[in-house]
Amino acid sequence: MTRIKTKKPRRRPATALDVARLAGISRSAVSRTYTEGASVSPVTRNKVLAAAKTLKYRPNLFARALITQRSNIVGLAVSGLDNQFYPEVVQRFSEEFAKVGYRLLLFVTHGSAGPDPLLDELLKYRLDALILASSSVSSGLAESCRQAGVPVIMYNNVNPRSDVPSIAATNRLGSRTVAAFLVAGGHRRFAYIAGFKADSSSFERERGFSSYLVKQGLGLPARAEGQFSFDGAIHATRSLLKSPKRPDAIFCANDHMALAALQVARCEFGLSPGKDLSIVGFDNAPISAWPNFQLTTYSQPTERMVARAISLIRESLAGKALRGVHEELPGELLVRSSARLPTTGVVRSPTGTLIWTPKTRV
Amino acid sequence: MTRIKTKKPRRRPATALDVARLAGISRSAVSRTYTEGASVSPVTRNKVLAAAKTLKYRPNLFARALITQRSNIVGLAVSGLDNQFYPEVVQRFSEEFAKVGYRLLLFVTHGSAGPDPLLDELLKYRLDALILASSSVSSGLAESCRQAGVPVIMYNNVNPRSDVPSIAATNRLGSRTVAAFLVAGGHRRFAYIAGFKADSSSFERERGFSSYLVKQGLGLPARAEGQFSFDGAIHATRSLLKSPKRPDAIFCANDHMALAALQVARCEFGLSPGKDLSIVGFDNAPISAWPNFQLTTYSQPTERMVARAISLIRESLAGKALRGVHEELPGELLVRSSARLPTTGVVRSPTGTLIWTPKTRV
DNA sequence: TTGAAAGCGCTAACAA
DNA sequence: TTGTTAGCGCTTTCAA
Repeated sequence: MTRIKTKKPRRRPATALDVARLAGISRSAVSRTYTEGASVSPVTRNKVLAAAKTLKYRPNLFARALITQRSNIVGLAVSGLDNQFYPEVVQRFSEEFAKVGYRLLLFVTHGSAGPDPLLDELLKYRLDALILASSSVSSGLAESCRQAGVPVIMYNNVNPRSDVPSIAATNRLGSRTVAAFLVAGGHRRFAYIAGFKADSSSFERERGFSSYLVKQGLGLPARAEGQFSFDGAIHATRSLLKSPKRPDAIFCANDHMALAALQVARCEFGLSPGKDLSIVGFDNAPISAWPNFQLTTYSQPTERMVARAISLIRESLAGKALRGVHEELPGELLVRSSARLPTTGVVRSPTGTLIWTPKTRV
Repeated sequence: MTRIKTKKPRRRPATALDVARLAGISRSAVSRTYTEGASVSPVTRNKVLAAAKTLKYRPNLFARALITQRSNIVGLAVSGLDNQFYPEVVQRFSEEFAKVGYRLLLFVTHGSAGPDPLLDELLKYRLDALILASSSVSSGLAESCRQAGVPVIMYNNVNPRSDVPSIAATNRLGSRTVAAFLVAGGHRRFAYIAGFKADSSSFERERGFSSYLVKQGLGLPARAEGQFSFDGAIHATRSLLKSPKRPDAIFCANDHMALAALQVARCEFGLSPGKDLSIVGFDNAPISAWPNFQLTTYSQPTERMVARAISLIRESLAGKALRGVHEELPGELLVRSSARLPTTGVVRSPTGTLIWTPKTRV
């Protein structure tokens, strides 16, 4: 009895050649049918389509990528999806890129330092572009990619001394606005919960906040570090609220930490945010609008930022140089109930939300 | 004056041939250096590595995929990242797959029905496997992929009549447990907030919950549909709480909706969850453990489910047939403070969390 | 262990 | 408009 090898064949998908044979035309005709703007007669075209349908043919994008030097795949590196702000960013990028024919290859970085194993991985895939929305990624990685010819863009993260282009919110302006808002609200003892020292967003936000307070003669705010993590922010808030000179206003480097602060204040210290204590965040993560939080926060214009990032990438793909582009898009100070309101300056925006604008330039 | 075409050259990355030339050996030798288990002498190997380093060479994975018929890319389709349960799932898949050399290509489906444009997209990339963690995806898509030879697995979603394998939590058992828990806690007027009628998870959870209540002679629970959305759940909860026979216990098809219910009860009706009203969810999304929510919920064993899904996919890739595999992994009823406790049955699990187990089989 | 040669599935230049 | 041909960058026989 003969032994028959039964390794599952996983029959291969139909190729362009298969389709060509069945349709009785050349392989090129098949290719042209699937190439935007190529010249095929309707007759041939229909033959191809019919054959393709019976064979369930779909062009192999990897083979195409090999020759066109375009993979239609964009890499997105994020540092972790537990920060309530990022899922929305990922989703937006995914949806907007899908509209223009790109797919997202996801890289979740582990936040650790050291020689980046991500780099090797990233460059093995011939990504059309790379978005670094990860605070923990070394800007060395970004630079390497750029040098390797992959358009890179830093999102919500800036290294102004680098040639790697970036898109961010108006971190400084936003934080000054927050400071002005809190001052106008009559607060006097300020605190800032930072992310990482090295993170540009955290740093810029702190700078805007502190410098405004100093300029107003209110001195530097108290300070604690929450490492951008929920637990970190919990500890930071505790230490702040336990200090003899308890702050009456806490500004957090992002919503994720502000949400933690809110809960510590409420559940551990029995404080009522917006009355006993004001807490303000930065990002406007979707969850911050939930009834239970009603977090006052400076918003990142995610929709526009994502759109802009995609525009830049497409320009870069079209051959335009992007060196040194550092764009900042303005958000708004969304007034909800986690912080005490100033008597003036609160207006209803066209979309119906309450926002605060300073009467004088901050 | 001659016009010089200035289209940016984007110089191509080094190829294996470049490396071979520099190292003074053949292209095959280069390939072997990067192929697990190929035979290369240490001498050649080092030559290759040195040349590769100076040229910054990295194997082109698309070219490799073309010949090996393995892309090392797995597709992950999710219906939306706003459901607090999914970001963790995505992150886990990303991390666990990364450990075994796979990357995730993300597809965010738009929840709509109709002929799926996703299908065409999906099969153009020669994905090594596809995970459907989207409740809104037609099982027709799954079937098509399977027939196209792509290992597909449905995650948190089951079609028992289909050959497409699935991984899910013990939806029925879990829901019966929830029912038993609420009955033991002395509740009498039950309600269920469903997701979609067509969704298997929602359906199974409803079935488990209802059938237990009926069996105990307590009749069918009140019912509302929240479409798995936050706003939908808000409306559902309102209508339930406004009804003349206000329920004293609401079980929601997932945490996402339970979180909405919690807030409606608290902020709109001034009720204190866990005292005036019990609310229980299903999933154990990370956020459910937050101080502000403390949602009692039946957990999905995400870590094990993801690990199992990956195992199955790897088996399938190794040639094993997976037709008709429908695995269910048990979770636990995590007792927090959003629901009134029975007098018995609450125990501390080895990990320190409180869980409830029925004294008799449910 | 090594190199030559073939070919994965596709597109693009060229000629017809 | 169409087919022929070359080749994208790689792996994998096969012989040496």
